[in-house]
Amino acid sequence: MKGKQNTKDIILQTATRLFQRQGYNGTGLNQIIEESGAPKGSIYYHFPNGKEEIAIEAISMMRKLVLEGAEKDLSGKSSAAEAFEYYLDNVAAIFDARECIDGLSIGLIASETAFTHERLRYSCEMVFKDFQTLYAGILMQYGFKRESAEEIGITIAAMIEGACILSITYQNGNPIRRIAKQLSLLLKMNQE
Amino acid sequence: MKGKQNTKDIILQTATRLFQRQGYNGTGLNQIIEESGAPKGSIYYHFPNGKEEIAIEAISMMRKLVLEGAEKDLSGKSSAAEAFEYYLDNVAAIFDARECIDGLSIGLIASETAFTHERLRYSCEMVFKDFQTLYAGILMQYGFKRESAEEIGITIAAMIEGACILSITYQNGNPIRRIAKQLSLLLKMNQE
DNA sequence: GTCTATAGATAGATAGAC
DNA sequence: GTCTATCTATCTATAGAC
Repeated sequence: MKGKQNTKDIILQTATRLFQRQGYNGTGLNQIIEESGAPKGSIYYHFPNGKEEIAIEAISMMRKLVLEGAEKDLSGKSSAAEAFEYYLDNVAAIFDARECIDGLSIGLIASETAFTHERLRYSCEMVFKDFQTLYAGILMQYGFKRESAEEIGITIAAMIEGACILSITYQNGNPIRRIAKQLSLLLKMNQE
Repeated sequence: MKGKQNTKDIILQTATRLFQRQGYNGTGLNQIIEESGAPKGSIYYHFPNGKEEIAIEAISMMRKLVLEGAEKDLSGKSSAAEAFEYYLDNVAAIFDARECIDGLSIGLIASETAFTHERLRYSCEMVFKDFQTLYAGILMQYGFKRESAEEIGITIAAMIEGACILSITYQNGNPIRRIAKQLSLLLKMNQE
């Protein structure tokens, strides 16, 4: 509604970035406050339920960033294969830059919390399902049948998530580019 | 060499399990000691460099477990597609059981430490490359050309890693089974 | 809405006895 | 090889002034 960057938004943006890079357990509230420059006394005012509440909203923000980026890149191409090639090329470039990987993957926070923080696990599960739904919907736009699109949607989600981990570890976007090529083949083959 | 379970091995096995479930930052030395039942004063005797040293050896153990399991399941089938279908079916069953996911994935510890613990990141990078090499080698056993095998090897590593994250989050092995089907198609298509 | 101060717990790590 | 005791740092969270 209002364009102004209020304290809550600043905290949330910083937390989102740190959670993505260091994970939930690796990020302290102190660090979030320090790096955001937000008033130290304000964190429990804006997030009465503490760290877990911040994480839930951060996951929601990651979801938004991924969905927006993907939707934009995946639309208006001449085929599903071309759409995902274009999208993943952009994702790979982000890993090459190595600065900011905001909104790229929730895999870290998902696997960290799956056994230990049920509410966070559930949030991540819902986001992954949104990713699958997005990919399936895109495939249907390019002519895939619903059943086939849903089947491949989860595969695309897994491939991208896994390739993000490899790219983070290798410190470059090459793994993304490699799976992009194979995904393209897969899509051309499945295209009816 | 000796079959006896010494204290160091007990600590290492417990640490490996905990790191896989909770990550590096989510696992404390106290918890490792408590759950292993190892003598509390012995941890810095066996691992003078502390937590990071334990993690490096734990990563090495995860590597061993994955490679052994994969190598066994992937050998002696009649095609690459059949081999990976068999292997991934076994992996999926482990996630259904939800008890022990030892030696299933190093993605969590890799992405947790990529930006913050260079030595651990490097260890994980080497392990991922071993995975790729294993998969490529298996594909060559089933008649793939070297170049093609290496190209697909990294894709398989990414798919499995990503599907493991989805399966951990969803608390069942279905994502693994889904990618197994698509991987099978991909292999049949690439097979010369 | 923001501040300081601090509680209360736990972290990783070290020293020195045995 | 193992033990206890302890140090220091950090963490999440709360209380209460402004």
